[in-house]
Amino acid sequence: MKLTNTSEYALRILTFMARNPEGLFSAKSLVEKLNISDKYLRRLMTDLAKAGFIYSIQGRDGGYRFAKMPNDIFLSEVIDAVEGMKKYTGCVLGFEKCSDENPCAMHNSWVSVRAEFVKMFTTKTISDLDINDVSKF
Amino acid sequence: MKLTNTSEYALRILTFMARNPEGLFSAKSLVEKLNISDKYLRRLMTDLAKAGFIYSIQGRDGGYRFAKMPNDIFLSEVIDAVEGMKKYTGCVLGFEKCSDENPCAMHNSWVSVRAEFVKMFTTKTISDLDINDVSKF
DNA sequence: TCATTTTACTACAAGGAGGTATTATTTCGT
DNA sequence: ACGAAATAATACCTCCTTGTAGTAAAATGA
Repeated sequence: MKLTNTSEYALRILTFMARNPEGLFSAKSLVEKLNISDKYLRRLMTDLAKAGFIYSIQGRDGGYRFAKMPNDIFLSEVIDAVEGMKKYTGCVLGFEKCSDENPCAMHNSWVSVRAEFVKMFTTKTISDLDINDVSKF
Repeated sequence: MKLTNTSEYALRILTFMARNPEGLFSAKSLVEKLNISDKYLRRLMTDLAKAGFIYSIQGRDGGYRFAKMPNDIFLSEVIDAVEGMKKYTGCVLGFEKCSDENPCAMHNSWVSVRAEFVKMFTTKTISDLDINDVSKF
């Protein structure tokens, strides 16, 4: 019941950048502000760029900039890009044949909990996250 | 949003044994009925025995038997024994300093989802799981 | 007692997540 | 053109989960 570190990092980075949605952020400046290791952050930035949330500007004075405005980036999209939301949708007891038609004993309560969980990420965008939260670590 | 395979296995084993709460089950017979690898199941049985849910009888005609009746074994206890429930209780965005007093932007919705999730495991016992579910894989 | 059946223990290996090191590539300022 | 500053790519490395292999130890039935 926890996102991976990778997803947490991705959301943290984008939320931080959303403080200045038009700004240009170097990997170095992000590493200094956020609590993420240098090389791992750089790898993540490449993933986020490939997913179309940001684009990179190489060379001197380069960095990263939003390719899509933060109020148009749903949290579920970010999670999908770096780890996938699918893993959060199976039977809680791991039964392959569990379904609405053939439910396990926890299916009904699980379906409603899961729906609320998924809704948290499919209805909120980066802009909905508090830009001050990134200092909470 | 998924238990580990290990927890799923542990719940599956105990639920299967609950079909006959007084019965003696050899590791071999459990491996044949459940979809768990032989050596891994045997290791898990040792963990479940150490946790006090079952006890083992070594030697010829040995096996495992409940040490505690299945209606007295809460699912959260089983998860605690093999992987720990703690990992399911932190801030969903990974902020260390997130709390009721200093909540992140997702804190409130997260707290209610998490409470329902935890309740699923702290209020149900092995007896509440459908003994027929173990064939759902 | 002894062979057989069964659990217990230790070590090892594959795979993914997280993290690090090194080298390439791009671009701007001079 | 060249050097500095920045991202990109590649290849490792470590840890945890999951699973496997081999050996040791225990206990019963004959």
